[in-house]
Amino acid sequence: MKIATWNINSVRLRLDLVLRLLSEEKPDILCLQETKTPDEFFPTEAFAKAGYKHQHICGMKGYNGVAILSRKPITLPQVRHWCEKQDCRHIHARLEDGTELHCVYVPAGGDIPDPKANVKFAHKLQFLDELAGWWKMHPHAKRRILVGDLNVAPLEHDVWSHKQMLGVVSHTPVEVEKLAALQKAFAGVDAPRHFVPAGQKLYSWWSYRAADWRASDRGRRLDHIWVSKNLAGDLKKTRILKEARGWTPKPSDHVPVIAEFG
DNA sequence: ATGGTTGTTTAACAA
Repeated sequence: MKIATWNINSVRLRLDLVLRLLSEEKPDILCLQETKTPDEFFPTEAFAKAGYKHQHICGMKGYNGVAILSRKPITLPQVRHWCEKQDCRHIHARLEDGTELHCVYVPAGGDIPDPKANVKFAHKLQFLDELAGWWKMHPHAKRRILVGDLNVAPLEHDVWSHKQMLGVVSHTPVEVEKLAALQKAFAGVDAPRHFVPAGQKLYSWWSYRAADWRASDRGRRLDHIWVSKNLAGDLKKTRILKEARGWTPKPSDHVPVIAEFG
C-alpha cells in the first residue's frame, strides 16, 4: 500500500500536477490539503477517470479544504470541526483493512508567535490542543494513519536553521510541544523519520518568497505522515518528492510526502 | 533589519 499527502494550494489551479503525481507514483491513496474550492467545483470526474473513484472531500470557498482520493472503497467518511469553526481542516475514513485514515490541515498561525497578540496563533494552539484532547478521550481504531500539513516543523533539522527559526511561527517551542502532545495522544510514529536520522535535514516546504528556492534551500518539514505503532513495522520506505517543487514554474510551495507499506 | 511571493472572494486577506 502506498499513501501520499500533498498541500496543493488550489486543486483547480494545479489539477494537472495532481494528475501527474497520480500517474507517475500511482499511490493507492492521495490526501490533499488547501484544495481551496467548494465541493461543487472539486474536479471529481478528472480524479475518477484517473482511477480514484472513491473520494471523501470537504471544501469551502477560497480557503482550506481537504480531500481523500482512493482507488479502493473507503467507508465511514467523517468531517471533524474544531475551535467552533466549520473550516474544512480535518476529515477521516476507513480503508478496507480497517485502518482509520485522517487528513488534517492545521492552521498556519499568522506571523506573530503570541496567542494574546495574534488570534491566528491562538487558533493554531487551540486546534492542536483540541485534536490531542479528542484522541485522549475517544476510543480509536487499532490501525491509524494521520497525514497532512501540520504547519509545524518539530525537529531541529526539520528547518534550515533551528537557531534562526526558534521565534518563527512553525518552529516555536510552544508549537513543537503541542505537536508532540498531539503525536503522543495519537500514539503515532513519524514515518519519514523512521528512515531518516534526526541529524539529517528534511524539508517538505520552501517559501515562494525566495528568489531561488533551490539555491537558498531554506525549507521546513511541515507535512507529515504518522502511523500507529502496529503499522510501523510494515513501513517499507518513505519519500519526500522535492522534484515536484520544480515540475512547473507555478508549483505548490509544498511537495508530496509518500509512505509505502509492505 | 527588512522584504521577499502566491492564491482567492480583484481587495484584502491568508499563507
